Amino acid sequence: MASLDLKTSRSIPEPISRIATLSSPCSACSVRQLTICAALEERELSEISAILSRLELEPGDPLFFEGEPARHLFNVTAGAVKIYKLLADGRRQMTGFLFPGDFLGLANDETYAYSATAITKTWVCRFPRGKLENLLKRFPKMERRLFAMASHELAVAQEPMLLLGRKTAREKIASFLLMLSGRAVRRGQTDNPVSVPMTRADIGDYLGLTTETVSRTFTQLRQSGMITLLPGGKVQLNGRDRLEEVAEGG
Amino acid sequence: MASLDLKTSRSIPEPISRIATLSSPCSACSVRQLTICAALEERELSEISAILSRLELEPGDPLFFEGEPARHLFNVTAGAVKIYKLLADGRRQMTGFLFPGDFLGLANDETYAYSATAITKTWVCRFPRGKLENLLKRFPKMERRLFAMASHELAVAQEPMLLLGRKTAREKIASFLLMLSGRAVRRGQTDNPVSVPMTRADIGDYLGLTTETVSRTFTQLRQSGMITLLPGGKVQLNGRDRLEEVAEGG
DNA sequence: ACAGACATTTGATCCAGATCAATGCCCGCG
DNA sequence: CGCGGGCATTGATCTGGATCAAATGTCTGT
Repeated sequence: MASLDLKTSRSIPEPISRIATLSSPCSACSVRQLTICAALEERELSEISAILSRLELEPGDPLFFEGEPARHLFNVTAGAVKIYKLLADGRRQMTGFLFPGDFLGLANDETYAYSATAITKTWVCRFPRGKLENLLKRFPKMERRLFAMASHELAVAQEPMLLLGRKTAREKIASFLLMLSGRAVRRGQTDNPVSVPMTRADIGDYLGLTTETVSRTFTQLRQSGMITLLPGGKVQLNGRDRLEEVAEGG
Repeated sequence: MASLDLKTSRSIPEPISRIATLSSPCSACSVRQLTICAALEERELSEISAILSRLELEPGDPLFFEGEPARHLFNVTAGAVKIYKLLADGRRQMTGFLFPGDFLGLANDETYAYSATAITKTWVCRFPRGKLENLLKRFPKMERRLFAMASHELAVAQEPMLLLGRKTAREKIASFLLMLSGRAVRRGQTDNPVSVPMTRADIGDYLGLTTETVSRTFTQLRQSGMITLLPGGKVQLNGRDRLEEVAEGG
């Protein structure tokens, strides 16, 4: 089974990805306020900096696979990452898309609960699990921060279920675009021509739809004037309120 | 809109639920090992005990509603609780079922992200948020425990998405029964005639199916000999391996 | 024991989205 | 500049589960 091969054979020692040569200091990090490194003192930052590696990933590069020993935590600083689970027969459920400021790799039972792959050219900070845990013990402020982020994640983890279980294709796509837009705002990027870096198939695997249905629904929204498809994977939202109405079943 | 009325008007001061009169000591708690109170010393237990209320809930009693200020955390000690979100038009997405040892109410932005209702007669321990946070600051061990539980929850939060997005009705029901069974084992209850305390409608709202389809699928699994429906909401699994095959698309 | 309110089951029909099948588009590369 | 390989779009058809409808089962309280 192809999926199994993927999982077991393709571990990543240090493959296509390269350790970034220029190690820009954390103090200059543009997403620091959003993530685990927020609100740290100079001294703490330098200790963090000492244990992390900065990786540069090409589109399609894996970060890790479901079931592998969870040796690292990651923090996305630029680009986009998809996380997903596979069924035995190859069906794929995308479980999330991650953008700058998001972290991934939390797992308490020693192995990753999902696979992660870069969608675009992506930069991440990689923390060895053990070393990070030691740091956390010494910096309770940071542990508290990580806990707060985890409980926030947990609270919003329900959202995608609402999307999947009870919405029509039209509602799903509208909600999805609004979600991308909302997240772009939160990290200080432009929210309106919203960037949609993933493929139609990826979106389908996230929303529980086929590629064809995703495509048709985009077309339908375009024809009714609610969105405009721009080159380079950008989508312009013509009237957020109308889309919101659609998203809720209007 | 009925759903809005629900949310705004029906707060719970101390409604149908009553504060349990007999305050059995935490040291005798049967689910302590499973939850946030695990691995605490006698002294810490008594401090915890001092800030919590033990509530007894009847089937249908609300614990809280989505959007309310999140003033409490809860720990289920007996019974079963359902948590869910509503769409504006009344469609409901069940986002989880909670059993003894599970906790709920984590929310970092001050309001609950979902509603919670007792399914059966249920006992919970209720912790005032602020007081609990103070305790956590003084007992790092406990905070660490809560963090570990949260990151575990986060890691498994992806599972339901796999259920919803990419499985057929048959696969969903089979997976659901296996999940209930697995969770029963983990808290030391009998796993085979598995207890299914929720209604067909609740199950449907969890799996993204209608009541009718849930019922039909149960019938179908019964007719093919894989399960036996016992009185009192119990389901006997005849051959876990066969069910597992079905759950994965066999 | 009985009435009433729900929950469950079963049947008949319908439709949103899946599936099967082409075609078009775009970009990187020899 | 033309070729090849993904991705996206569009069309035709099929189907799993929704919807509509009704009968049956099962608790609860009196």
